[in-house]
Amino acid sequence: MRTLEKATHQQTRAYNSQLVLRTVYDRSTVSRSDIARATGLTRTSVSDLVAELIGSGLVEEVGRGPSTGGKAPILLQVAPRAREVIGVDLDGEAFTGLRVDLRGRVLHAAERSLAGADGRHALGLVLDLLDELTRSSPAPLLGNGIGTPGVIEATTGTVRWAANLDWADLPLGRLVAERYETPVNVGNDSQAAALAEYTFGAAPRPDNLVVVKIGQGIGAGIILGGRLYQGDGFGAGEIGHTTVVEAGEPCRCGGLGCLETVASMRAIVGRARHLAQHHSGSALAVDPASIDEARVVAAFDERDQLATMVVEDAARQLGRALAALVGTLNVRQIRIVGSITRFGDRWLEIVRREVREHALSLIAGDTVVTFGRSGEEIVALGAAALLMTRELGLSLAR
Amino acid sequence: MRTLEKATHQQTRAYNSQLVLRTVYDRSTVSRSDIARATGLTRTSVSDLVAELIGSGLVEEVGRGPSTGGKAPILLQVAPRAREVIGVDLDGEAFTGLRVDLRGRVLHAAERSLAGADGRHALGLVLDLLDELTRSSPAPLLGNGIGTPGVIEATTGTVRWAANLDWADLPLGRLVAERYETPVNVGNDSQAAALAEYTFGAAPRPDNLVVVKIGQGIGAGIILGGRLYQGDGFGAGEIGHTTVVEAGEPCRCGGLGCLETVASMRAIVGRARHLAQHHSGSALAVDPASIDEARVVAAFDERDQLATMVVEDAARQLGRALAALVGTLNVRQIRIVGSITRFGDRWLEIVRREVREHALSLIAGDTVVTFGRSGEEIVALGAAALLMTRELGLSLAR
DNA sequence: AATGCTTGTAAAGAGTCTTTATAAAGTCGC
DNA sequence: GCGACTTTATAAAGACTCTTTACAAGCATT
Repeated sequence: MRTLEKATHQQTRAYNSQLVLRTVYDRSTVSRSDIARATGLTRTSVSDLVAELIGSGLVEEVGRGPSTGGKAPILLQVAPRAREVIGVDLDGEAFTGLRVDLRGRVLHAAERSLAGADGRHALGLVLDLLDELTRSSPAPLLGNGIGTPGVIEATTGTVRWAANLDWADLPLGRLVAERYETPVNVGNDSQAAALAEYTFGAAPRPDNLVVVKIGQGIGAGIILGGRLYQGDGFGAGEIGHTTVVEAGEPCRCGGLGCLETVASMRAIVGRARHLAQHHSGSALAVDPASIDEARVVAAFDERDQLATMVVEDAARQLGRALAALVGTLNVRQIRIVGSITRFGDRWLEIVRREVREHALSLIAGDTVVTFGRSGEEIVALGAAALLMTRELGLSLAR
Repeated sequence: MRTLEKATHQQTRAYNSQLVLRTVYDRSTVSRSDIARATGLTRTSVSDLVAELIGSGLVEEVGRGPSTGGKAPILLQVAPRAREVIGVDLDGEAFTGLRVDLRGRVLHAAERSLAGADGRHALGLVLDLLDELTRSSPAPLLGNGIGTPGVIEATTGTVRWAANLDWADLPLGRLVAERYETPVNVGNDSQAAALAEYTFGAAPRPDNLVVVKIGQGIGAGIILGGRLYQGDGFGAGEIGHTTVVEAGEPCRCGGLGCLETVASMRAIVGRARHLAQHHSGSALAVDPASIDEARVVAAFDERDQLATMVVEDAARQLGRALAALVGTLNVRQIRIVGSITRFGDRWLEIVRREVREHALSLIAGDTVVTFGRSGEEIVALGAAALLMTRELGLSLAR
């Protein structure tokens, strides 16, 4: 049940302040007059709001711009080092953490290898990682953002379920908040990736965006109307655990035949290992234990028949799942991130074709499926973006 | 690209005015003081806003309530006959239209049989139907709401594609607006049904709600955060045309093996007709031409083996599609409307089971799949609700 | 009847946006 | 180079709308 709140002057002010900040952020450098034109606010109001933002250190003046027939404008920008944010990615194999500025530029990076640590030990590693990143920061720290696979209760920062870490109902957000006494935001890794793509990706930003992250697992982050949509139980985008094969292979979620078991990087490598034994002609006909991501990617690039079959089959399954998603949400922009992108355009073309062929053509015809910004750090960046969004209202609508 | 707008005092006022109106609407009768408590606004502000609403005729005083130890409150209600709205449903076989009050109570109903009319003739029928409904109205008419299958461009009221009517890019909204000089809203039928369910359904309203309408076709209306979500091309919820069977039967959308071709009422009847010829033992082993909806429903209720097989198979396919939807959106409330509900709880139980088994249990466990409010008029009601929402802001959040 | 509580309104105050006016700093034409 | 015009930025006054404070009306309890 949603509770509706009254509108107040303070909200109006806060909203317009965010609007101005976001305008400065989006356009890199602008004058007060530019902001007034872009937002529809009067120059007077903009001046007032900008003064406040300068006072808080978030915005700064950076010289004069060229005149267009009158007084030369004073250019403004978001002070890049005004605030710093820590973002960490609790991926299955290693925890990576970044300290970034408000533009998402990495100021410090750190990593902790998980190496089979159990749940309790893993928590220690997270805190250790945060310690290092916090210590290294001389600037005002806005807070800590954490992205992790699994279902997260975003309001309290509780990890309801994380397959790779063996965590269940862990109040991670509370623990971190108490330790560092700064705002904390815990979110799902795919959702974080979506926000990174949205926040640090190229302008103009679309209304709606779905980012599908495919590596060991499969998950999506859904941005609707400029906001991260999390669903009633914060589990929106968990497309990896929809059954796509009847009585298929067991999945780490406990189900059978989930999309993850056929279309994830883990599934592809597993399937290649399994089938290679019976395909003497393939480049993958080697010791199964030696078959890994890189090897399958290489074989696929060399157009090895077995690799092609396995990878293309995975692409087809994914494409069908995305077709369902496109039909449901009619989202024009879909971006794929994660290690699966290593299979490149040949893989992507198959996904695109399947989406086209399996969704209503009127809808699928408008849909653009592309690779998103690459980079291992996308989840950590997104976790930072999530926090920035919450604390500053950067990049997202009210 | 979303354009962000500034916040103004007028918006604050308009929002609070809607908030008050909605509060009165939701609680049937309330005092100004009640509203102040419910909204957080001061009694002074509420008095002011209520005076305005009374001035516009939307709200009226209806005597005094019981005292709780002080002055007895003056009770307010939304003046039921303050405005009337016309809603029509351009269903494949007959057009039905309603004139309703702000509570969704039907004041006048009318119908036009399509009976094989072509696209141009069909448009004439719509206008004729609207003529009758408009003429019959003595009260101020808020506008016309139209719900139709297909993909609708809601901003302009243009029907981009409607399979049953053979319409493509028809500017229906403009035509109707010019003729009656009142606001018009054209929307997809499933989306309208969702809004009817949300607006006229029992309070408290959930944050998110998906209404799946299954009759001749299959479509969903998606309400997220209290608002109808329509997607980038207004086609959100078109789940009926996602491929679920490879190289399946042709669909009226031009595709093959769409969900509609296996799980809709049309598909069930068609399949029963087809299979009945080879099942001499079945209650459906009659002249195929005589097999219709009622007959299949009756056979299913009698636990006829053939009917059971066909209907259960359809339920399973639907359940899997809904599992994908649940996994994607993590929506807790799913309501099913349309003629398919005639198959009752036996059908529903299978759908529920498939949803549970084919989506991540952590998410599916919270999901409640039920039948929505029954009634043929749900689309017409929803079309009216869509208009009310647009014009008065009733029932929906900003 | 006195007291106290709740409801509703009126008057004054406060926050924030807009309008109008003005100063500063530039371009352009002559 | 100078005046006219533009554009930018700020200041002062005005307008809108919410809140605070005060008060009258109406009802219950004692």
